[in-house]
Amino acid sequence: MYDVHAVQEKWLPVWDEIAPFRSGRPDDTRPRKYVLDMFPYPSGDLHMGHAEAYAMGDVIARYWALKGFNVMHPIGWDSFGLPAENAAIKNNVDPALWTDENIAQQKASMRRYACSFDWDRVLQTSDPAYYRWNQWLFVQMFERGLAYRKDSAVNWCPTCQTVLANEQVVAGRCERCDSVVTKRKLTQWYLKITDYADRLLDDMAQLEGKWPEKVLLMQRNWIGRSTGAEVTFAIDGRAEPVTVYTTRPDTLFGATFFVVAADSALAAELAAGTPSEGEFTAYVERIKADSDIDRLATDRPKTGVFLNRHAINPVNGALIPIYAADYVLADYGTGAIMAVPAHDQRDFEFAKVFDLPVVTVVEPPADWEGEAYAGDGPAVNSDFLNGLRKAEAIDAMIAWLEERGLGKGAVNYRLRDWLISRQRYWGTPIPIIHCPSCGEVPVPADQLPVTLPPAEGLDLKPKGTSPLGGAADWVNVDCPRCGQAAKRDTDTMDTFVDSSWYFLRYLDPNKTDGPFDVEQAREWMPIDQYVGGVTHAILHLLYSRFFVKVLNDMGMVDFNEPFTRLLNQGMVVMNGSAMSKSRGNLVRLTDELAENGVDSVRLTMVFAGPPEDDIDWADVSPSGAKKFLARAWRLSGDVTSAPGVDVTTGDLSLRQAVARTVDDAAKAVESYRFNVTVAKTMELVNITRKAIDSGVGPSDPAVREAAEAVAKMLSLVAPYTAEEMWERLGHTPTVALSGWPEVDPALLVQESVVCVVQVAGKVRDRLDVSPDISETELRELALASPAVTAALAGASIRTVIVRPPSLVNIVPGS
RNA sequence: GCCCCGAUAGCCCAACCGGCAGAGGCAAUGGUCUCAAACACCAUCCAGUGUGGGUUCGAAUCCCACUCGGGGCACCA
Repeated sequence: MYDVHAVQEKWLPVWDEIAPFRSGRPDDTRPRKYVLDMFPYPSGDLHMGHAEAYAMGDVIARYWALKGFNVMHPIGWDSFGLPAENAAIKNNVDPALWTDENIAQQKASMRRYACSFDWDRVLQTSDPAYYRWNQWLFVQMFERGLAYRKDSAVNWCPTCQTVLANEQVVAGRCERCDSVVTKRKLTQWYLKITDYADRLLDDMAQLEGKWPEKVLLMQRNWIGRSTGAEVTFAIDGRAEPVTVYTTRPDTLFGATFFVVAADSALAAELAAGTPSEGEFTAYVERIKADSDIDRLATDRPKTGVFLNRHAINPVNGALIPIYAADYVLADYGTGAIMAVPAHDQRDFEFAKVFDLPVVTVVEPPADWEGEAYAGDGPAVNSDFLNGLRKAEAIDAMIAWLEERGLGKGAVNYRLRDWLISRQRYWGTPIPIIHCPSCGEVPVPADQLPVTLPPAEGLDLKPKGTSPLGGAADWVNVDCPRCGQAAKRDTDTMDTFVDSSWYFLRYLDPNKTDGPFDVEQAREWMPIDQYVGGVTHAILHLLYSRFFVKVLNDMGMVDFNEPFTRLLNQGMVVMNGSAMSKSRGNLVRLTDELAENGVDSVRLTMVFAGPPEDDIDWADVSPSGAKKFLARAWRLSGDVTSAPGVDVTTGDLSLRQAVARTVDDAAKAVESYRFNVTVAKTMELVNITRKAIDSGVGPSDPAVREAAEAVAKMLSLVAPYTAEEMWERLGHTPTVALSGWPEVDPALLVQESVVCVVQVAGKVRDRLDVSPDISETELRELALASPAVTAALAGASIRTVIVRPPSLVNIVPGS
């Protein structure tokens, strides 16, 4: 009887002793592979989601290790962040303590889960030895003009009393407390990711076919490059003209009004002193109270205020009214637009509300029905553009504007700079000192890290400003430049900064004279395989790509993209929906492990379907997995030949089956079809069982070859069972490094294949033919078949399609 | 509203370039073993690929339209 729990207890200490997955020993000559799982957040013990992710990553890491690679497969903890801080407030404990306890628990669970991690390369981002280098990198960016402070409207949670990152705002609400998020004007630190917009977009060409298409698409949309033109409009009664951005300069003759973002400085300036000022001020107040929820409402009517001012359309000199409205965004383009209601739906809706003229300047097709026509067509009512199609008209207009100095071709991005300030305690302090004379002064490198002041004695409760402000001894310092009294910046960094370069730190996690080892980076990077959830499709992956490009510019790395291949595993759900306590459909990993054992859970995860798909735990069968493992294990006890027996003397057809299933399994791993790998392993188990019971018998050397292949294949998903089999087969640990089963290519060649003969697409006969039969030979053979003659029933033959060696289709005349 | 992905047996899933729809599993049924059962082993059962059209000698696979499900973005001018 196969006792899963006893086997687990047996092998854990053995593996600790051997440390089979220690990577990068100096004398190791194997070729390198860097396989990385996204590091976890230490919020409690591992759950089903971790179990799936690490099972998938392990298949890849263990496969390459078996294939003879020096695989680096490290793990660490993304250990700064709100959950620790909130738990600290709730339970009145130090977030550091809470974090370290959870890390210890997760680490123990990972070890038991038999992840092939290199335990000599662990890190945690809340360690000053780690975040010191966040600070160092921040200062580097500051000195290169890539980190800067600006005053801007940011997401604000009135309950948590902090700014929120875009990703923490879900459908207009705070993901943590569900409060409706508002906007607040604050001076915050930003990283200038927009400087890299083009490279972030263009370098994606390298990732094509290696990252999920979906992720590439999401990144492209997020960056949102658009091309068009900037056009300068003179403003009646204002010395300075105003520039707008448009993707449709060809429709300039149809611009019948002008809109500025109501919350922009320009709107306030234009409204000042006009009869509209009162109305404008009231409007701005009103929209400030509007939340993202309101903005998300579909077919929300357009609102705005006429400012009693006019702009001059540069192409025809027409005076057009200026409105302030909230449908124009202050932080995209120039915060002002020319409105062309005939060809932009939003402008059309606004024109309808305010009864503004609509001038068609692109002829829609005769059968077109709708309000604003955005498609292609000949220009009309447009003077020198008349008759030109859209693309030509855009070029012509840009040329016309450039000649007169009224505008130019321009590019815009949806991507905004990355706001990294957080008014929270449990994060990396921003290493800046504010000096009344010198301004923003970076903390000198030799004074890093700026460590967090002890949590004890600080009020961590959210109150709108950073808790660090309460640590007077910590805040008050001398300016490193001029020596006079100055204050530290009290905000901490977004934890996405921590995760933007951690993969480089693994190369030498204890390095003290730099963030990472530049030489090691040359050897190991970029990462061959990154594995993680699709929830990070945009932010984490985009930020990491950005950091690597900055590091490339700094000359610290010689590559542009950190993650060569990316696999997004799905989620584990229960009865069709995400697991949650409130829904009452939570499946506890510890329960599953206790019930069925580690191997069964891992096998269930991997076998459930393609790795990218969600697993519905209600649809799968861990107990079935357990049965299969016992069935595989039994094989190892049935083999009676000695280890090392010459397998080439074994039964040929069994050896062919082994070769075929091993080969199929390898191909399946390399194309991420891990469920198919498991299916092929099961197939081989069935074949071997049959060979032992009713075939060549347990003593045939091919049976040993088959059982050993099963152990190796199984080691990708079920390391305990595989190790136990390996031992019962007479070997010493560890199967994980025993090498992928060798396949003699000669065994993959079949001496005969079944050729299907169809008449009018219907199968009428099957022929055993040589795999390299010629087309003419096969045609004759097929035509000679009595079944074919019968099916034709005397009808004439129109064509014969011959696809040697697998198919012949005879098409009769009609 | 726009964009992307998916739909194959009762269920989860396979099927390389278009070429016999079935590799694997769950469930079910029957049998062997057993005093009986569990386990194990053996065997059987089951769909013509969401719907409608098209291309082709031939379509799960390619094209068009639609239905359902999932996801992303959401006033980005």
